[in-house]
Amino acid sequence: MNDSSPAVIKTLLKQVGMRATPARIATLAVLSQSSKPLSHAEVSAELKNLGVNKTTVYRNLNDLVGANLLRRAELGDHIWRFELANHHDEASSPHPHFLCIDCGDVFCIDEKYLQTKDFQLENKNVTVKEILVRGHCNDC
Amino acid sequence: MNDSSPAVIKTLLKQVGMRATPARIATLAVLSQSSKPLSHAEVSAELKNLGVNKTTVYRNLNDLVGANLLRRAELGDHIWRFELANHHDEASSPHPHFLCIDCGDVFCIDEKYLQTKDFQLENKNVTVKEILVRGHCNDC
DNA sequence: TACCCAGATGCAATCGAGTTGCATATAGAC
DNA sequence: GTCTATATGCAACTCGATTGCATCTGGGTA
Repeated sequence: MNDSSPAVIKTLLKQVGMRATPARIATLAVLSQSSKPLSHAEVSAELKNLGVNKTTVYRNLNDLVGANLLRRAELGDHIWRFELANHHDEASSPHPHFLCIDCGDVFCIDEKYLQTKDFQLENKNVTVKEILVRGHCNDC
Repeated sequence: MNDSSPAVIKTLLKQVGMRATPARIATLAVLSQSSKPLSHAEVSAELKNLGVNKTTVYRNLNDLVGANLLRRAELGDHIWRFELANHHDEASSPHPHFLCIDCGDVFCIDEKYLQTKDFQLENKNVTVKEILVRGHCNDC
């Protein structure tokens, strides 16, 4: 989903059987315009001027994960972060993230840098769900 | 550290410049006898009959991580888990770990499978400290 | 177009992992 | 044995996340 127009988002929501409410449309719009996974607090801040309650944001984020429109990532700092489920190719090949230990900034790492194919070949039944790289970013 | 005798643990603590208190000795003993990472609550429960306060357990676990005697792992449920960190040489190049979401089992991934060199070249000032792969292991 | 109700929202209370401040206790150096 | 930096216990606190409940509304139906 690169098209973040309300109409497209509305259609998406209906496809998964969820009501197309302003809060949900705005939530998906914010996430579709972000280059990195956002925490609940970050999404909530974006939606504050719309008067959306933080509880609603929590519930919508979790519901959207349940509907497979979003993916929830735990990046090692005990804060859930959310991103569009098809942000990277569906097929769900594991999805590397970089997390800055200092500023908490997060960005996605191109898969070409970190592939687990060979690793999985040698450890046959291992299923990789997430790859996380932690360290210090350019600004820290 | 497979020898969990108080004497050995005492020596270890002194080596890293920490006082060998009953709470710390018991903490390390409990973790050395566990086959998988334990949460603070689990360690705390084990030490309850010794009258050790939960705050002390938190502080000791974190201090022991700081002294590189323990490693802290996030298994995806927002609970820190701790395990002995004996089989790794710290400070060296970041070593990838695999973490089973289900059983909490942890094992090392040969660096040849996951290298961050190219990634770091393109993102010049990025310093990688830790690589974590999460998923389901062979047994789960 | 008006009506209706299951589902969505707002608000406040609550939970629980983890942290902090401070007074007291103690490991271990002397 | 004495002394002091360090460790501990207790209570209050932080903050991400959840829950209960009254109210509102999207969108299907008549």
